Amino acid sequence: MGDNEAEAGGAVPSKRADARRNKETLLDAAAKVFVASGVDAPVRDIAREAGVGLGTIYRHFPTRADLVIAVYRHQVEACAEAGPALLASGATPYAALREWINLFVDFLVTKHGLAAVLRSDTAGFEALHGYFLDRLLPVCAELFDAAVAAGEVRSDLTSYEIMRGVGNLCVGAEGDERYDALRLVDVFVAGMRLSR
Amino acid sequence: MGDNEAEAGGAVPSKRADARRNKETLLDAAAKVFVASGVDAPVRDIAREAGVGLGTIYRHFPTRADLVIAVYRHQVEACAEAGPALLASGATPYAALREWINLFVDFLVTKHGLAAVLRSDTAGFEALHGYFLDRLLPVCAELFDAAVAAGEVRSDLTSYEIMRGVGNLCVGAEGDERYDALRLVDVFVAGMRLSR
DNA sequence: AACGATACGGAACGATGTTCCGTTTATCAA
DNA sequence: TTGATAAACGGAACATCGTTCCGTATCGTT
Repeated sequence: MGDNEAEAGGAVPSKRADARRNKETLLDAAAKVFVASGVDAPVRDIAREAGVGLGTIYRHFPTRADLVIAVYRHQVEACAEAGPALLASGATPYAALREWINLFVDFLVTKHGLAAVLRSDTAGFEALHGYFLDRLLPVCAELFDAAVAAGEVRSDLTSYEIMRGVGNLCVGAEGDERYDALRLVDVFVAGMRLSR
Repeated sequence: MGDNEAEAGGAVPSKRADARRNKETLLDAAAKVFVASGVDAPVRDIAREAGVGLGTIYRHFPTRADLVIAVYRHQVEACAEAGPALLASGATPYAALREWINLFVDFLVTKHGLAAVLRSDTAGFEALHGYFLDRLLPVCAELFDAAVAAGEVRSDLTSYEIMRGVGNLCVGAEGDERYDALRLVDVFVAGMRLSR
């Protein structure tokens, strides 16, 4: 699924060497700036950090959101792949769901400002929103459905709501020591549990 | 607590009549624009709607946040005052807390984009954030503490976290029919409940 | 070495919140 | 009624964003 590696010798003209190099430089610079200033950092800061012009950024990543996606793609992928594994190894589907959600929360909270992007209304971030949902929603759904089938959680929820709700609970967590997102999510997940 | 009415004949020089009139006009226009385009509506839209210049807005409300505060002050006040009443009339402190939170959620969800402002990181909205917290946090705390004292809810939370958590759950609720903030908050509130 | 396609840099655009200042107007004393 | 003066006004101008555009530089190939 990689963009275009050295192999895959199709008819598609391989990108120029400097272009490929700049894309890497850009990803590194963006990752660095994101941890320093959050995902809301100005595009210009990233360009300066990478020692590259604005045009170069926008040729490689049509929109800021695409850059954010590219930077975190690996981690999103890892989170997605952890889902089935947890379901297989967990004591119960509910336990697996809880663990997976903790993984998700860890990911969001450690990326300054990333959680805010799960909101749909954030202008220009539809792409990012869409990517996260496309990739992670099915995983969440699998875990949730299993928990519902096992009769462990209330069924009047959707996995979409769970994703968005958990994401929202993580918004603004970093940099506010009075706000412990992990604990709040824990309360939420406890609330899903069916009393028996 | 009103700014300066006709009475209260102190030594403070009363504002000019046109200024007072414009302030009212501005509040009406802002309220109108907020329901039409959300609290994120451009300042220029409000100025146009009110038929005044930009300078006039900024003289009356030093920052966009101050304008938002002024527009919703009455409803925040009402929400704050409902707290003690609910505690007195509710079956149990937990029931009162639950009802009050529902009131809070209704308020947030019906104001397009207001919830997003509860986040502290939103640049320039510290004033709004502060006002909401100053006014509503003590109310929430009273209800929550009572519920804790009654042994109805888990005590490893702070009222600050509850306010922020509930507020966050409301972010982006309007305009997304797949996302039911009231139900998610209900799950959260259920999660606070102590099993017995 | 020369040439064409590709990629680059950064000026320029449109939107936004906010500031500034020359102009207008309300108020009040004479 | 009429000036004088402080208050308030309007909107141009500024800074900061994301994004677009195009003349120029560079790469890869012949």
